[in-house]
Amino acid sequence: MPRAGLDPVAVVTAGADLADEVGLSGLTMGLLAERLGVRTPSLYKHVVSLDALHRGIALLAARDVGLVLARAAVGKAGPEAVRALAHAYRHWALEHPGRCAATVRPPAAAAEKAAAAEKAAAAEKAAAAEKTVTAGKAAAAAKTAAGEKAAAAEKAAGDGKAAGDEEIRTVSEEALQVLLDVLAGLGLPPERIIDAARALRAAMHGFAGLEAAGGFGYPEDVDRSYDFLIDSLIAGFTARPADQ
Amino acid sequence: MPRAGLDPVAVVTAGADLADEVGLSGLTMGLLAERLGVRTPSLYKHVVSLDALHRGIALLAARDVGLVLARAAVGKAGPEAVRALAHAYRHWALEHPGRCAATVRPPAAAAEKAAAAEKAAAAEKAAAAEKTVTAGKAAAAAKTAAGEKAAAAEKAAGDGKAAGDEEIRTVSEEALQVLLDVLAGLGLPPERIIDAARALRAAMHGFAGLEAAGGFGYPEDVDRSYDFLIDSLIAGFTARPADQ
DNA sequence: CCAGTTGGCTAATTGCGTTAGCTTTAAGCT
DNA sequence: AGCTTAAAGCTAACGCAATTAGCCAACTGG
Repeated sequence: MPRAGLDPVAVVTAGADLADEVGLSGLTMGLLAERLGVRTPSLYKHVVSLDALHRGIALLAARDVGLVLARAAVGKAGPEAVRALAHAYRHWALEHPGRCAATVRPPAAAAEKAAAAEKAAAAEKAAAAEKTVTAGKAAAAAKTAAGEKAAAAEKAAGDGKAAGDEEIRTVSEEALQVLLDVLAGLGLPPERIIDAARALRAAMHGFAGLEAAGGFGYPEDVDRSYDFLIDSLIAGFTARPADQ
Repeated sequence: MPRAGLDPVAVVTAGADLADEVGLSGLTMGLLAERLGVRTPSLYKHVVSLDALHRGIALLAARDVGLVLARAAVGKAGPEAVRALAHAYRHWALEHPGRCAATVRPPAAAAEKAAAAEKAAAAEKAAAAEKTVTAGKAAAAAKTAAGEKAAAAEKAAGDGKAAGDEEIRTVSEEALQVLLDVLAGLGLPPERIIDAARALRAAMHGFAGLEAAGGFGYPEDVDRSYDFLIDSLIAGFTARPADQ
């Protein structure tokens, strides 16, 4: 009986793939173990808990989106870049519903342990606010994202609580940076770029979520509706750059 | 030992409230039973399963949003009505995260039974497409929504499978109608109103989802970002009504 | 007052996450 | 090569949540 040769990264990756197939809520330790040709408890040698597995998938997914978005925007600028990015995101989300669902993590199940969350929440976001970057260098984010995946993934999946979340925050930041870079090319006032990034993210995420859940009646015109959403947003962004 | 005097509606309502407190995934039969002063198995006298409970909550929630949106738009028209509606939705979503989460149901867990879903998916949405309604009569939807809640809620929670989903579809349709009515006041070409409704819904839902999940760094400027999103969308809608 | 339905209870089953403790593999080290 | 040791698998077992079966008491309508 030779060993299966598993490691945290392999487990998390297989978990992500499985989640894409059966849905994140359908991802079960037993199912994943079976997929990997191993008995359920063996997984705990690589992943500390199901929640940690989710965290690992979230980290993987955050890196994925960052890369996908960056690639999509390469060589483009302005509205065209935004459209390409939005298209790429939707494509990725539909292709990877499990990973996509993993990227949005409920705030610790809305119970106790509010203490640990407070301290970290306020500071780590300030960095992104000032980076009034210039467009076009989206590829830079991709390089960073392609780096040492293994170490971080192990950390996210292996650590008990906050360490993985911190890592996810960082990687998500990098993905957000791609949005900021691209939106900077629209000529928005600097203090509005963050708002625009949130708006675009919310729009893309919301649309993908509704679409994945079958929230739209007939599927034939969904493409057009998505284009309409993105185009409207772009037009709205650029129409009144100095509003309010 | 007097009886607890429960009925399906009471159970579903309590379930919705509990879900708002502990999150939809934190809603458990045992917890709900405890809340209602009853032992777990007793709940099954009123609700056929946990999934059916979720369905019942979804129905309740769909009715809630419809009502909330309709109320918000009363007496307003044009961009102002859209803003009011969007504000009301966000408020409701933050106030009722459990109900909100329940409104978006995964497509039968992405496994088997694809057969039953096919037949119903294509037809029942056609009705909404033609209703090129005039704005202002939003209150009409509210009346309908306020009607026989009890019967429908019981059906949704009590029935085994599809009957509840059908009911939900209908009620969601009514809520959507409010969106359509309000958006009709923006002067969009009729064939774009559906697209706009989807866009607005996706934007609101996505923003609320990210916000509830703590997806934004510092919470202080989130209000402004939301306004920016909605205003951009409105501006985009009206800026190029005959686009493409 | 009685019969029947109904709502609630206890007991028991199943599936899943997780822990404990044993065993063997596969590296190293000498 | 032989020995040691940490890691990776395995089996057994616990706890919790969903669900079912079957019993009994409490309202309901006559």
